[in-house]
Amino acid sequence: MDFSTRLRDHGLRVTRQRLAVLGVVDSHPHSSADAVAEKVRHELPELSLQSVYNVLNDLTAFDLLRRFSPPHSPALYETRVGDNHHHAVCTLCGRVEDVDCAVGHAPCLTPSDSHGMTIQIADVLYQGICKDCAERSPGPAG
Amino acid sequence: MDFSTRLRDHGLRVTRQRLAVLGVVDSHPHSSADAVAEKVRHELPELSLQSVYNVLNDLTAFDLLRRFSPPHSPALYETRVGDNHHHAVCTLCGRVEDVDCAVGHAPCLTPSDSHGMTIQIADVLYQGICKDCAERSPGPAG
DNA sequence: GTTTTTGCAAATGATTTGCATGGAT
DNA sequence: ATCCATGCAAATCATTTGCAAAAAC
Repeated sequence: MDFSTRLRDHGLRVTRQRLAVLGVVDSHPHSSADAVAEKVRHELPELSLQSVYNVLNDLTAFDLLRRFSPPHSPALYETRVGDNHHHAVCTLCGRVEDVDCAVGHAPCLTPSDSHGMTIQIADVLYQGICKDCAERSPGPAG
Repeated sequence: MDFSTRLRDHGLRVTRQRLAVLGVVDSHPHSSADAVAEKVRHELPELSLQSVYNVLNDLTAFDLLRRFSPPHSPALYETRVGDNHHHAVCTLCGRVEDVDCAVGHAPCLTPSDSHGMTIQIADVLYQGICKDCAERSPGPAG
């Protein structure tokens, strides 16, 4: 389904700005607001950073985008929504990869004890060292 | 093990400020830097917010504290480190509870595909509605 | 034509940095 | 005595808010 249709289906108006932001986030998943603003500028030089924030907020609120916040970095956005995928962040270079959870389908959505809370979302953030960084800076074994 | 010993064991000096911050975070888990500064003021009126940040950063860097960042709120701190427990945040009132993962022991530490990354930490953040908020604002069924 | 969205500037909130003073070992 | 930690102010970074002008329906 194309972005225009998805916007309309959610009751949002179709604007050049929203389409441009969606396009950028789609082709550059895990982009920050800053990065989106930078890339979108090639297409729409007039679009300010603040407007990018507004658009990202609207699109996130209506589930056309997903937002997540790795520690010590600004919020990142992606168009892959609706599935329950997680993220792995390299603690050295900040690189982000999508990962699916190991055990069957979304096991983490069922905590053993949630103190009476009705759980709706489980955001899982893996942290580790990516292959490139591991090669560059050798670990304890050499 | 008491806080002084743990500080020394990690090569950190034992100061009144660090002990006070550790004490506050221990008795008020899931506190923000602001909240810590406020509470620590009863004991050490001189300790500024910036110093609280410094202390929290040092203690977090040396694993005497654990930090996590729920969406749309400042970072929160707790003294419960070393186990792999997770958090459930109420999206309405912001209340935070500790939860253990459902499936055996720390299943989420083994993602199915990590793109070559060596995973060290899995931070899991559940989001939902807590009991009190559910009673206050009735859901779709009435 | 009406309502939503944009664009910009200014405000806010969270956190970090730099450096002189003070305190721990 | 030495080196680390604190205290404070100023700086920085991420993000939100308010309102007039422009665009979508």
